[in-house]
Amino acid sequence: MLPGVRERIYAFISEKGLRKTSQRDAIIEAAFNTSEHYTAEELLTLARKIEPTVSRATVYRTLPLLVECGVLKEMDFGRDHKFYDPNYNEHPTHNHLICVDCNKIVEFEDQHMELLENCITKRLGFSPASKSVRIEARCDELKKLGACTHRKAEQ
Amino acid sequence: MLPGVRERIYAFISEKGLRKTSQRDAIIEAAFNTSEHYTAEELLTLARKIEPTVSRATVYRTLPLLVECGVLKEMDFGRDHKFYDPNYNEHPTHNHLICVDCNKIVEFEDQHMELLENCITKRLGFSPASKSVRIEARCDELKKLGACTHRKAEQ
DNA sequence: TTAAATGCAAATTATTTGCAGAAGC
DNA sequence: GCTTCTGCAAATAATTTGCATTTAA
Repeated sequence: MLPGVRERIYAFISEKGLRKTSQRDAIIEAAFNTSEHYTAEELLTLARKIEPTVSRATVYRTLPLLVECGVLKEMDFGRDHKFYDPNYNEHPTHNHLICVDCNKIVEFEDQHMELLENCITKRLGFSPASKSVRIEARCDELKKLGACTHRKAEQ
Repeated sequence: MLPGVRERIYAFISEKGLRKTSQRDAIIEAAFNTSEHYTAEELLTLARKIEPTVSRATVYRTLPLLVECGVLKEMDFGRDHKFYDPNYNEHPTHNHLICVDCNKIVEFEDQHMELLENCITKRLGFSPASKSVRIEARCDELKKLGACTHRKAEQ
C-alpha cells in the first residue's frame, strides 16, 4: 500500500460520518496490497483471507466509496464485469491498452496522447475533466507464435 | 441505408448458409435507416414498426451477425447496455467522446490520434488491428449554463 | 443510544438459451 | 424434407437492494 492512501481513506471515512469496521479494513487492505487490476469477486476472495466474515454485498458497497474517495479507479472494458485499478494514484493518466486476443490489460502513459486528448476534447466543446483512453489491439506474440505469454486465467 | 450495405449483408447471409426472413429483413432495414447509435431495445422498437412480429430474442440473435458481417460496430461504454453504430462503414476510425454529464456520444476522426495510437500500440508489442479510442469528458455547456442542449432521453 | 454497517436472500436488468412449432430453400 | 429461425419463457450473471440484526461511536 502506498504511503498516504490509508490516511486518505480514513480521513474520507470520518469526514463523511462513516464508520471504521473490520470488514471495511479488510477490503481496504486487500484492495491496496496489490498493484494488479481486480474484479469485485476477486477482491472478495482477497478480503476474506484477511477477514472471513466479509460478504459480497459489503465489497460491492465499499468499492464505490473507494472510487468516490479517489484512491481507486473503476474501469469498464465492456466485459461482463468491471475492473478496479489501485494504481490510479501513481499513474493518474490511466490509459489502457486491452488485447482482444489474450485479455491482457496494459497501462501506459504518453504525453502526446495527453495533449492530443485535450485538444480534441476542447475542439468538440467539452472539458477533459474525466477523460480516459483505451486502445483495443491484438497481441503480436499470438500472431507470431500462435500463443502468447500474456494470457493468464480468464480476465 | 448506404449503397452496398444491403448487398453485403445478403451476400454474407447466403455464404453462411443462413436464411432470409421477414424478421431479419425488418431488423436490417431498421438498423440502417438511421445514422444514430442505438441499443438492442431501441432497435427492437424500430424493427417492430416495420414488422410487428419481431421478437427481442431475434434482435439479440441478429445483432452479432451484423457485427460479424462488418457492417455494424458494437460499442460498450460501460453503461448498462451496449450501443450499435451503423456509421461504421462511413467512418471506420470510430473514435468516440462520451460526456459523463449529458451522456452525449460524439464521433470524431483525427489523423494525429490515428498515428499516435499506432505508435503506442506497436511500442507496447501489439498490433492496432481492432483499436478504438474513447474519451470521457465533461460538457462545457453544462458547466457554463447549468444545463446543456445535448441531453436527450436517457441513453 | 442511535445512526450506520452488515449478511442474507431476493430483486434487478441486459442478454442468452432451450425448446417446440413455423418457415425458408 | 430437412435445417434454420422464430417466439416464448426460463435461465444467466453481475450488481443492487430491502430488511432484520449487529455494531461503532
